[in-house]
Amino acid sequence: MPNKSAALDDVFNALGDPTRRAVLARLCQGPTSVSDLAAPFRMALPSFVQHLGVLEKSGLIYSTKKGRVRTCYVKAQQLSVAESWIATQRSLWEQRLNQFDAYVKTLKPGETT
Amino acid sequence: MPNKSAALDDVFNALGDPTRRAVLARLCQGPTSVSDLAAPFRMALPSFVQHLGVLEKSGLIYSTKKGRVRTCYVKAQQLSVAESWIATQRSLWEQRLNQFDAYVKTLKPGETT
DNA sequence: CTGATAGTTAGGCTTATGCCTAACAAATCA
DNA sequence: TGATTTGTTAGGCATAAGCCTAACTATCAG
Repeated sequence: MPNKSAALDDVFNALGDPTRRAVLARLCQGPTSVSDLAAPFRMALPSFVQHLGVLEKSGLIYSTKKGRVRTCYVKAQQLSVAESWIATQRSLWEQRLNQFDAYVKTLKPGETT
Repeated sequence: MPNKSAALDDVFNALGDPTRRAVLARLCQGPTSVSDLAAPFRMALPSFVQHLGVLEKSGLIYSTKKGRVRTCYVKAQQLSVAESWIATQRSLWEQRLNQFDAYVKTLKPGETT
């Protein structure tokens, strides 16, 4: 059932864009203002802010506004959500591999194929 | 630079859909034919096969056709690609947290606002 | 108060995504 | 051979995604 999770949808979709991954990577180095974040990209500011919106909606970042400056921060827990989904699948797969290995070992040599 | 990776785009986008995650989870249990994979979903077969196309393009799965049956398999290496990108970011972030902690400890008690 | 700076809102355009039906092809079974 | 099963191809439609410009608001510096 955990595959029908809107949270995972949002997180993975957010990660599926190079601009957004770059922003996230940047934010892992420390909090940054919107325009500083935007500077490296040649993209109109409203477009860029849309990416921030996607990241924020996914829970991967959050932001606060003080005066006219909005500062963005990573929220690493949300990264773990994605990471652990993947890890779970990988472990399922490895488990199955091991079962298969075990099964193969029950066969006489040369019996595979 | 690793944030401008088309491979990561494809993998994360593939993971950003519940149908595709479910398929992947299923395949982690073992290889399955297209129609067996499709059975749990009430979706026209061509639509479903499009999802398989996305997964295959991303490298998360591969498939072979024997007779009229196409069998699909996971490719767990590709899962690790995504997993390790995330792990890298997380570790960057934790590193920075530690640096910050260290910095805080250089301050006299009570000096942190 | 004026002008610059930091974001936001509104609206539009183009392409991609996710779904569908209908028709086809190829393998297998009776 | 004729019917069935297992996919595939073609084409269409609606919504979402990603980008843009123009115009606006709010804060801060002088």
